[in-house]
Amino acid sequence: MASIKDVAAEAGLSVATVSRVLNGHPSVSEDARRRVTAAVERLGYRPNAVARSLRTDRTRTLGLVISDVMNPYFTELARAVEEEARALGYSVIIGNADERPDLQDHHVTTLLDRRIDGLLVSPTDGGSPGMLGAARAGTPMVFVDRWIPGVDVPVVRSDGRGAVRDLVAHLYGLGHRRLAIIAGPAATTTGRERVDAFREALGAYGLPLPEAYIGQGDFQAGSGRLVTEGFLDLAEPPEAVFAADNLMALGALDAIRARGMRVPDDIALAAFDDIPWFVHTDPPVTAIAQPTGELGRAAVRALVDRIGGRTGASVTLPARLVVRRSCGEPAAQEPPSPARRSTP
Amino acid sequence: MASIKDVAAEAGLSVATVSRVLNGHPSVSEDARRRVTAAVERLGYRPNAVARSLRTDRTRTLGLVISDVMNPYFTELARAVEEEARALGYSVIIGNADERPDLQDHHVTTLLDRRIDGLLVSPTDGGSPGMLGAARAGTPMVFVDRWIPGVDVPVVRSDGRGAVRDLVAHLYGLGHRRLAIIAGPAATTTGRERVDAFREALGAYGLPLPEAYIGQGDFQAGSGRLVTEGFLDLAEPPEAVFAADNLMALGALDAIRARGMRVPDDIALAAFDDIPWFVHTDPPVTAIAQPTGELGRAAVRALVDRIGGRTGASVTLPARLVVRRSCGEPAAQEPPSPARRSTP
DNA sequence: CCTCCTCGTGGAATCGATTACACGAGGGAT
DNA sequence: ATCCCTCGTGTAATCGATTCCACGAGGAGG
Repeated sequence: MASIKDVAAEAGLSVATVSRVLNGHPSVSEDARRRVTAAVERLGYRPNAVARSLRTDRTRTLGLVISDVMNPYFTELARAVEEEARALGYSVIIGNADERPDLQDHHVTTLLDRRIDGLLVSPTDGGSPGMLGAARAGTPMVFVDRWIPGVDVPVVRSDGRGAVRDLVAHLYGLGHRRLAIIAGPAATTTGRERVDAFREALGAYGLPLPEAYIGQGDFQAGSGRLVTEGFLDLAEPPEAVFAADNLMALGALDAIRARGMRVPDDIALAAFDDIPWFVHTDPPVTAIAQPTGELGRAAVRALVDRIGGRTGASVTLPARLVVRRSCGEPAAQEPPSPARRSTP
Repeated sequence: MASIKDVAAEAGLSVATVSRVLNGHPSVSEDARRRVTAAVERLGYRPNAVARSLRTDRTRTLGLVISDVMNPYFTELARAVEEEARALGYSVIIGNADERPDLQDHHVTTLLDRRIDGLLVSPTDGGSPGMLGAARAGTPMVFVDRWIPGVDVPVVRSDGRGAVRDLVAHLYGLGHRRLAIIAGPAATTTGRERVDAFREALGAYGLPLPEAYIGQGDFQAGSGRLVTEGFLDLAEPPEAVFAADNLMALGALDAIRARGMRVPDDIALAAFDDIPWFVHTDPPVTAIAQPTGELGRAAVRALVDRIGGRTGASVTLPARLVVRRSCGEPAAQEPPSPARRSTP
């Protein structure tokens, strides 16, 4: 592959001049510029990004470590991140942690070894050594979706509190009183927060959240299935189940179907994170939608700010409830309402 | 960040010796090895992958350019690729082409600039200039899922012909005679092959595939919706629709639901590519499942073979039909069968 | 005792770029 | 005519590793 030396020889100029042309440096004659461009063209020359990075100490690359690529929420996030990064002249390398702290650490170290300019992380746990090290070492870093308390890094996330309140109101309005949640890992902020928000919203209606109605999941479909089976085995099973992410909702659907039960007649279901498939499941699933794309873009902007030496502020965007049929029929058509039954 | 020089100084040895220890070179004294290891530990030193790559001309990185990350099929492929690559000591950088040739070319050139050791591509089109250039320039390369005829590059893919025959047999057995297909872009091999296989299978039953029953899609949900609307507007709409990928099937479902029609009663639906959500859609969708993970792993192995100078053979794995309810009830319970109706 | 290997080590070249510094040519001001 | 700038260019140092080559010490063999 042709190097800058070959171009210099071909153009009859020094490598310094070639480099200047390549980088749009002002003090280059029009003649030299033309000769270099022609030589580049003839040789099909492309600058070696590796060599350039070594010299400039900048790779124009961002690292993104996400918890689980197979989760459509994170895929969408990754896509938005890559788009915004590309618009700002950066590439992104994605590392998939698969909800495993050891894999997360592997990716963080690999990315750091590659000397990426900045790191976007959605931490799987409370803070693996590699990640905390990176944060302390001053690597430009931004947390997205999840974060680690006590670490001084901007956080770009979405606040589901309001939407969870709306969800509980919706469930309450539909007559459900025994509400359960499939929680995410306690080591993650989103794992804890969603439970807290749910409990708080329940409290506003004077409803309890007994321990038996808090199932411990791991954000994967399998755990959603297991936890739901546990709920169904209870002497007094819940009337509604709220899954803290879309994959666990899929697992819950599996478990409910395996029992020959039906949603929402036998049990209501709602999920955190809205995805295109929820429109077409049987029944369509009521979900809390995050502004995923905007989250990804904001995170990249914050990170690039950090890289550029600016502060890079935290961002919190609201999530919103999207009502479908998995919790019961909307009030307008709700047949067993006493008020309506008496009117005709 | 500490460099090899710092380690050498700390250990009281030359950089050459440090490098030898780091790379497990045999002729190093036990004493030197210990001192270097200790110095590395003390300084928290990690070798700079950029510098190493410049010198050795190997990045231990693979590029993967896929057509669309948001498509669960490709996400699963990407995950398998990363896993196998990691097992073999490689990282992978994913480029998402979003079914756009220009984006595909952007990623190919960016990856080449980064001097990746090998390239895995699922081409979006008939061959963009950058990609063909890479192939000609001798970059180790393997096509996965889709390929470009006439280019001398190993192909790892799945053969759907048998499964498509099974599907047509299934549809025929259920009484469907007017069968339509939502095709992928003609520029892709999978776009063409699936139509060909479908037509061939239809022929075996003496069924035609009229032009009006071949809808031109682009592997995205939107096109599935549009094409299906067109089918539904026909004077004689098809009785069954076969979508050439899962996203177009999603779009088809959208369109059918928007008309207030039901699957499979009003129209049957089947898809190429099986995904977890198809179990829970309304109704569960009959699909052709590819051995996606195995495809990804085989592709990586072939590519690494190529990088190591070996041949790296093409691989073709069979797909299989997974019957669910979207084409009609299984024969055992099929109510409107004349044979059964006469018996009671 | 001398020669020849082997072994461990260090010096220095190298990969392909960027960039500080030096230098010569040419133009404007005095 | 002299001086000083500016402009365009080239030389060479540099980034952080790997690796060829040379060298000295020590052991084996003659």
